[in-house]
Amino acid sequence: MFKRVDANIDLPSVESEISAYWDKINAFETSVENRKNDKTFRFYDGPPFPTGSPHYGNLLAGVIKDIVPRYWTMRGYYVERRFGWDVHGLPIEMEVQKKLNLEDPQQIDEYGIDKFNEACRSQVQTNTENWEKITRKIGRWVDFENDYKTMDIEFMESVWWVFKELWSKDLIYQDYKVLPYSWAASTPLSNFEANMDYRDVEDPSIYFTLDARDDYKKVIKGDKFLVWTTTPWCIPGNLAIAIGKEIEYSRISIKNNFYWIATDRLFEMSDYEVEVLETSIGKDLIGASYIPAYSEYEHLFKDGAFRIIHSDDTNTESGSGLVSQAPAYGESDFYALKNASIDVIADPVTLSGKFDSTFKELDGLNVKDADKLIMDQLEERGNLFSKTTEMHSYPFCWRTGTPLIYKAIPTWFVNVEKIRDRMVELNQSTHWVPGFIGEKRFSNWLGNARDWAISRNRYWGSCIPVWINTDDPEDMLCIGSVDELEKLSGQKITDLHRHYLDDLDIEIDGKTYKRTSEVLDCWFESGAMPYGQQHYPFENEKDFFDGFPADFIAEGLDQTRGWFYTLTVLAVALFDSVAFKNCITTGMILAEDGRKMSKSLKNYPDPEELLNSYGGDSLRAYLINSPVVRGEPLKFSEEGVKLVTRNIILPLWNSFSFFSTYANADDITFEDLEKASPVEDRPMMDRWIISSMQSLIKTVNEKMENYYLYEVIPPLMNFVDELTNWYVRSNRKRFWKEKDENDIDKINAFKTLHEVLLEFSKSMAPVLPFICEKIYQGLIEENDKSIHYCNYPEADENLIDKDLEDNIELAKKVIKSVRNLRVKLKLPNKQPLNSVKIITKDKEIEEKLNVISDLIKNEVNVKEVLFDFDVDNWINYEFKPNFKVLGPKLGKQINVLSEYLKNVDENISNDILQGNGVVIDDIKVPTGEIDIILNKKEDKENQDIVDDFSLYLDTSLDENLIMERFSRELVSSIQKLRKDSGLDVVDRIKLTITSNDSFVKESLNIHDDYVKNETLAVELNFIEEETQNLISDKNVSLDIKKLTNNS
RNA sequence: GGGCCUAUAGCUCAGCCUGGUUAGAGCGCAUCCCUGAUAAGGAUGAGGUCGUUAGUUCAAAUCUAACUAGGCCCA
Repeated sequence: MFKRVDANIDLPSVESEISAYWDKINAFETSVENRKNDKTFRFYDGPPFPTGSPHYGNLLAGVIKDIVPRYWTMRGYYVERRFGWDVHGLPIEMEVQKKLNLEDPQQIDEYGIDKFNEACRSQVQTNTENWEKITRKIGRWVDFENDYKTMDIEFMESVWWVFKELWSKDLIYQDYKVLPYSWAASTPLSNFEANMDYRDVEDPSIYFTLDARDDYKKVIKGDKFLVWTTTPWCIPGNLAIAIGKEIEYSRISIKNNFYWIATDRLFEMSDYEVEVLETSIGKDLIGASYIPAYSEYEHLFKDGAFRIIHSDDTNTESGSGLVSQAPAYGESDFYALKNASIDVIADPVTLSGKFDSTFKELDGLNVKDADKLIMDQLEERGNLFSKTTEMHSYPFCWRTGTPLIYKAIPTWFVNVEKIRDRMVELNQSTHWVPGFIGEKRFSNWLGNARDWAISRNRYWGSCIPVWINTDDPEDMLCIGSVDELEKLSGQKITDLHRHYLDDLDIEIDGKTYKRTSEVLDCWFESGAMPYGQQHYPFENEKDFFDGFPADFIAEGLDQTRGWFYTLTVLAVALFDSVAFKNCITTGMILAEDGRKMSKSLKNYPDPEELLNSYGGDSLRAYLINSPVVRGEPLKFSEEGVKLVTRNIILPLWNSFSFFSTYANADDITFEDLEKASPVEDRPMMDRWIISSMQSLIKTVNEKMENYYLYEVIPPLMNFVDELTNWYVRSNRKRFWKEKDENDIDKINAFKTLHEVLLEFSKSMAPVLPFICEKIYQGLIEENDKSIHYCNYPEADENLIDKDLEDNIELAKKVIKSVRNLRVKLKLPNKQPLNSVKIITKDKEIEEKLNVISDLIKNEVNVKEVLFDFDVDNWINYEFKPNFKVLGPKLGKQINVLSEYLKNVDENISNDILQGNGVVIDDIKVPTGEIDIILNKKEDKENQDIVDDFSLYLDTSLDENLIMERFSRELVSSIQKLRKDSGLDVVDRIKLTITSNDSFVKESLNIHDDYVKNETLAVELNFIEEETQNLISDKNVSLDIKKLTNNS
């Protein structure tokens, strides 16, 4: 016995009901455990930072990370789904700093690293709750209890193991590197972070001069090198001037001073009276020496400083063609000096971004604040040539919002360049969706990989496990496990965070080793996640190798440089392997206005509220059917969510509620359904919808197996349309037939719909887990089951009948065409017509149409489908070469043929039609290579052309047809009345019709059974009296009365 | 400055890989039809220099190149 469900559905409340049901039967755990002994399908959860609440990007990733594992679980794999949290790093630290009102690292030190780190730890816990709530609402099944956090000691120990592996493979080194540096956070940043906040700002742009120290080739002592910079604060650190060795320079005089400038930049001097005295190619200037603007580093002259050097980065697109080089503050400067074999560095700036005491006048001044003072000082010394300002884009610290500087910092590196060719090579074995991300974007990125700076001068993170001899910095110990540390330190280790290790020294043979103070970049941990989550190699070795590399991961496009990259670097370095075999990359989700979603602009709907009004399935369907799954950006629109609800979810629900309503009204039982005929004996429409269903399953499996999620929804949507608008609609009557002798047809209909709904909800279940579960529960007898325990449907080729599917397509075309004619002729579908005539000579078409003529008759309300073989009375032919076939054969000749075919006489026309083809210029063209286009011979308004045949609608009406139409109008009015009176669809009525119109009376005489049947009228009384009420222009009035079950 | 992606109807996007002569869909708009499963459904119509230019070709939305604009990432 089937329960009747409400046709109106409140999706969010049904979803929370389903959620509760899943909890009750422990559905998620059971669905996983059921497959415990099957093959493993490994999925890695890319850990998010638990800051704030999840945004749509997180939700999207969550949805994909749910659909794919659900699918493979149903396909019979064991798919563990552990949630991951990336809890270390700057985002959490910043949140805590704000909370505790700590502005900079100095204040954190004063506050106490132990208290600070513990505050970070508890902050993590408060943030995670919100995530769990929303994750539940989008229907994502993921294990929060057996999750992993990067701060767990097991995870951190695996990270150490990873580090030590790299160490022993000689892939870790320490060096100065000029890095984006945030003085507010006192830490170097990755380039990735440095790019997170570029802003357009106005900075000084100055030309200053440095005087030649001695005569050198064409340079005369006292000549002024005209140097350009936009960062005056770097001038105290200046150690060289870079020129381009192929660039031509000019020695010019202005007011008795002699300047050197690139010839191409001379126009900059147009305000002055300039005389060019000499020119020199750049390479002849290299080696000239000059006197620095500040004398504090004068002692470095003997080490090679204050010379003209070459740099590849010098150009003449801006500035003067001479560039100030401060190796401590510019990456290109750093390398230019290295290449010139000048091994000196001068860095008068502290880690807080302030000048140290090297320069008395600048002591304690923040670098950006020093710009003006430095320019004044240059002016006093006669070194300033000119100053203006310039707008340019400049990086800011993405957390503190202060400008970044570049600064040479002692840093730990992974030597990625050593393995990058291998990374590119191995990456080719990963299946990327969409393909271009992996083949182009990621591959290029890997190919240009630079060494990876992995240290951070911060607090909340995994420590770099290197202890350094206090007397000999070259003597270092790398620790790879807790055990090792316990043995060497003699201490019990319970935690690996800084506040536990900072004071933990190691003594060996009287030597003292202290840990280097930096922590690891949290991206390093994200890349170590495959090992960390399993505590490999300390535990779970088998489990680890069963699922490495992962079968599947999915994240946003932004992770190309993030997680995808870090996973790849570590997997290639450690195991000479990729880390994942299949990767879905999603595009970015933008606000509806096309801008980034921004909390302050409030330009997008709150995810939780949206889920509360539309439900998780709707959001899932919307996201998965959007360009983001193809790696393109999506402009998120609430309207879109609404649409997808209306177009997919509600129609699906409606077809189920249709089933449940009538199955319930008719007391259909499971035993009844068993009595249905085998599929091959069922009516055509039943076989058709089953065939379509099987074809759909075939397609969906192909797409899902290859992770082409975006090709899954369109065929599913199309099927919902076939089911509701074609199958259910054209078969409705079979369902509400009264229980009687010919029950097998009705049972077949119910059985077919039951089967299709069941299989279809299974194939939809990974995508729309809630509604499909709800439908499934309404279709089965057993208790405590879940659709997500089922095996995913696999196509039964025996049930696929392509010919039948083609026939129905043909029927649809005919039906569409007739409806079209009816609209044009203003003959509503309620008006029955005698016939539609098919005009063709083609026997095949005739046969096909005979098969589907009942469907056509019903749908377009005609009595007969007739044929007319006298095509020439109706049709003119037009001929065109089939360009696709003939083009390559004929080349230019095709135009001759095309012209020729435009005006062929009757004989040739007949030749073509009879299959003899044509001959032109000795070229024989068979009929099969000519496109034949049909046109109406005369402009008959009730004739239409459908592909390669024509049809004609007989629009003549007689009394019978008119009366039949009237009876339909009457039924329609009665149905409306029933609905308005609040009657249930299955209520029986007593019907009273009042009219003194003889037409009405006669119509009813003929069609009374039809009227009674359609309106469930058990009794029909006709009262012959006058009435003013009009139905279809006739005076007639209606009255209905609900009958109780017993009457 | 470099890499990748995108540009087609008022809006959101298919089609492009594999060139073929009438470029599709949904939403919106207008008109109409249908409706006792439907928060629906259907039909018709208006709406396109397929970003620009050049090239390849018998034939270009589709291939090539340059350019323009936007996005993402990198410098």
